[in-house]
Amino acid sequence: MLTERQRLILNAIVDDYIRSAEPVGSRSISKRGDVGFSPATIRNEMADLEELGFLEQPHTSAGRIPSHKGYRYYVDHLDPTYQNFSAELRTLRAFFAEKLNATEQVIQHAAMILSNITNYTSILLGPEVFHTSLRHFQLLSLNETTAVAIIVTSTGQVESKTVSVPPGVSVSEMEKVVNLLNSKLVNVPLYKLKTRLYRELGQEMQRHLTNFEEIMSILDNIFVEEESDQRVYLSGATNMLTQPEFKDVEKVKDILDLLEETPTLTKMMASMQGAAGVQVRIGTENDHEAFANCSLITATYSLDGEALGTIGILGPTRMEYAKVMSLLGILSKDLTAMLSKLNK
Amino acid sequence: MLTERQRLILNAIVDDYIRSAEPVGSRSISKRGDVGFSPATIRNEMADLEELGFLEQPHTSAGRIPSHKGYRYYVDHLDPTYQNFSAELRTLRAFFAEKLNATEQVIQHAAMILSNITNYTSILLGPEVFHTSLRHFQLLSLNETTAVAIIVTSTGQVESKTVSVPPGVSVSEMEKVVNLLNSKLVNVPLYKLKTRLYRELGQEMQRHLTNFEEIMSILDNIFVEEESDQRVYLSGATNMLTQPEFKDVEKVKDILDLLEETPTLTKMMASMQGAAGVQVRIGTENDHEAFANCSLITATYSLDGEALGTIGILGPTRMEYAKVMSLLGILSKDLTAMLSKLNK
DNA sequence: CGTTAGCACTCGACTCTAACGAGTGCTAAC
DNA sequence: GTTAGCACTCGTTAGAGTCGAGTGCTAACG
Repeated sequence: MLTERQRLILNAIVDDYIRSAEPVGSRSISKRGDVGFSPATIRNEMADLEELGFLEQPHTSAGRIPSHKGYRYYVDHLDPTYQNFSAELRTLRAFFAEKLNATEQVIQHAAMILSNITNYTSILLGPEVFHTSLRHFQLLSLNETTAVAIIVTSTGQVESKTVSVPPGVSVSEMEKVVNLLNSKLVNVPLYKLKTRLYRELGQEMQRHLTNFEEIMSILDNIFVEEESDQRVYLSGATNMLTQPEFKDVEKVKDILDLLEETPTLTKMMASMQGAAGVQVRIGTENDHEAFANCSLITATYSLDGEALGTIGILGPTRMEYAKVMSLLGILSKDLTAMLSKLNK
Repeated sequence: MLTERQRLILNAIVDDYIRSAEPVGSRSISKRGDVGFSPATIRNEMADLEELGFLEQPHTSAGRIPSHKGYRYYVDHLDPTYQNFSAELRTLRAFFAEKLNATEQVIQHAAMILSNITNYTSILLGPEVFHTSLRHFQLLSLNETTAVAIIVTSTGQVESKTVSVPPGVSVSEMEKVVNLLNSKLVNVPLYKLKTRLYRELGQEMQRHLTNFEEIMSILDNIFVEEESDQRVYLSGATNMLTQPEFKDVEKVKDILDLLEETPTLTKMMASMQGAAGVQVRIGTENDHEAFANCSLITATYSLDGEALGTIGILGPTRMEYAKVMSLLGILSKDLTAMLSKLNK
């Protein structure tokens, strides 16, 4: 579709613009050395590239900047050879090797490291509770009317929920139920818990219990909410403020607002979890208007072939794709490998 | 120290400036109606107030703005009669009445409501784990080498931690230990756990166990980290961006950076937890430079006379003190009352 | 003597204009 | 096909002028 020379020039422009955040002129491309043509020739090609939709011109007498289509082409034809950032990687690898568990603090800390070494915003989607299975279920009474339910998953994640026990139900009765549940529901995937609860335990429990209805509704309450919460962790949101394209408060406001909206963020990250390898969403490819000038790069790590979580880096559309993509690529593979070693 | 008229004028200036974010002139004060003097008279008083350090002049031909000292005086002499924002309060009260527990989601949601109704940034310091006592302690093995430790406090908070079990230690042995611990340590305040562990259980456990040293170091590891984590929850950080004084990215950057630094934030909030009633830190009274142009208003809620957590609202020094102070005042009392009712 | 009207003065904000220069598109020559 | 040359565009910057909100001071008023 593009000639070799066009490809070369487009590449040079994107590279330059990523560094400088300013429209790139023909002269500066010519002087770079890797495109051995005069400014005039380059200007001609640039005009063509603009007509083809790969470049844009902020105004008549300015240089060119890449369009979304230009970035997309750049990314799709990026040389996938990993750069070496051995220093940063060493930090990260050491960190994960030492404490590979899904405690909140650990994930939060990992997010911080990531945003620090990239200078972008990092978004981590934690291991999905939904698809892990039950390791242990327990109910502890706190006082007459409240109890705390604890669910431990096979991956060691602990979820808890405070529930109020109606006056008619006794704690000892609840405990009877829970003991029954524990033996019957261990190793059932969480997303099947509710249906299992109804189908298999319905009759049996009805025989044992006096306040079947009430207890059932309490349990229902405990399990129903647990389904959807894959949690996101965010770090370096303020790095957005250092980008020159966002020096205007108006423009960052919407982005930061969206970053605060965890449910939306979770959904967005989860939607990228399908495909393998490193995913890139450029500008309007993100289906939120606030991210129209941002790019999101993600990679998914998995255990036994099943996606567990996603690592993401958010930056301006003018972001260092090569660096971030290879970083996330390496990292997700590292994580996957470590997890499988750890769980074998 | 100040004459009645000076007080009146200072008050009017602060009020006006809080609304408009622009230097207040003598004419506009005169026209407000509540200060029945001509601009000239007011100008004279303003000059005096400036000399006394209550007002500042951005430049010679501009109106006056309150200095930190001016805000401080304003706040200290604020009429403490509660305003009524029955609508907002109804939302909040309903919310807390329905789900008064310390689950993360609940606190996070509460923070969101607070930032929404104030249009400032809300900072909540969750119930302090440190001073609650142990309700239940449990260890669950996940596989050969890892186990998850679960600590439930008397307030229903659940803390968990993944630990790796060295090859020499068997899970059954660990469970023996934990059973012993559970019966002996229930109701011990968390901050005493470590010493109790050493003093009372040392000898007894040594008799029961083969790998005393290793097990001890694992337990040590579990309890030591639990001490300090009182958690902060943040919402509406982006509200800072809507304040006209922060329309310049440079100025907000440091503030938002500090807000991302949870440990610092925790410390800051914890340091305000001592005193009773509503606390106000104006500008440089906050001992972080980034908050030099911000004010932090906090109130602490407690149970049985002991401070449990703190609610805070952060805004520009030019913030609606009256509104926020009374809101937090009411809220902290509400919470304290509800908590004591709930735990009796 | 406290208060106020009047007035000259200050100074940031805004507008307008001119000069500048980076960069283009086109044409003609190599 | 490539490049040198050149007229042209247009955003950016700097300087000059104007405006007006607001002040400080002085003198008059009750």
